Amino acid sequence: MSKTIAVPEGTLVCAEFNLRMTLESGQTFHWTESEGGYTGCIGKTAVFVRQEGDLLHYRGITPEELSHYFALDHDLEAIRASCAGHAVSHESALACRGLRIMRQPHWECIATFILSPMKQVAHIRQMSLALREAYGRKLRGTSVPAFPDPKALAETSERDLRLCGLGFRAKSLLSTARLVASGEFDPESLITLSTEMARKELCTLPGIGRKVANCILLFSYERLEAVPVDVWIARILGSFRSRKATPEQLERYGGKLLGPYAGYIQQYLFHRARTGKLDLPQKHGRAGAHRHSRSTPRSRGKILES
DNA sequence: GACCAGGTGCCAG
DNA sequence: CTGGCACATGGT
Repeated sequence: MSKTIAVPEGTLVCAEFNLRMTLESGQTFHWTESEGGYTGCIGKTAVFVRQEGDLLHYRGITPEELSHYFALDHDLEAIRASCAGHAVSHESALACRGLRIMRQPHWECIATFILSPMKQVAHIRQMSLALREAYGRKLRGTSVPAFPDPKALAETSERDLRLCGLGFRAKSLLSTARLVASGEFDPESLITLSTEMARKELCTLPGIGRKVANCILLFSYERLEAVPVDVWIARILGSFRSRKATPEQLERYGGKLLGPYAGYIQQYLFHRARTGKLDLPQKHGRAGAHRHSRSTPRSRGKILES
């Protein structure tokens, strides 16, 4: 339990920050609720955070590190303004006020998004926690172990990893862990590259295609223009157009439509869609209601036209 | 049971 | 270049 973080609690004033929405928006996967807040790790530090209005109470970390991790310095007002010309996006941005794109540790982000293909957020979370329990260092002071180092995973086998429920992702994660552990791939080396070059490098890793690479760039390398096109974003962006488009076309289209912070805006749209607040064509019926009323065509596509 | 999930890689035409 | 398919697992 986090109560074992035997350090005096610090307090930080924050503006435009929603801890819950940020931690549950599908960018990080290990924070668990406790004592009215959340316990988790930031790198190899056990942390407890609790929000009370504009106050952030925390244990186990410095306020500077906490601000950096949660990107409290991002100018959300400017980011919202950047999509003011697009109604659906702007509305989503307002509804997601306080949701921030965090600065996550590189390896942890690379590894968890290798787990993401064809999995719901809740499942990624399960796999991520299973890996931590099985191979992560137990930090004093929290119930959540640190994410295992590349080396720790490199020493496992594909069969070991499948026991954590990874399925076909086990092979990709193992191979990538070995490439990183051996130094053949250095996540730090991407920092100085252009987004395009960094993406190209990421895509050389097994299990990482364009979508996963964009998630990593957005959530860990602060490339706020990167647009991961998953099934949700494809539906949303697709509904803005009339013709079919490839994921890469949709990505380009999204970049133009959503502006210099396209990745940020994408996250707002994703969050709204995933929580059932966007009227999308034919997802699996989540908007509650009609169990078997086949006679409500509801507007097909076009959740916006301009 | 069918269907779906923050896709990727590979192979045929 | 495009379309189709296998790949594992867990929840509705």
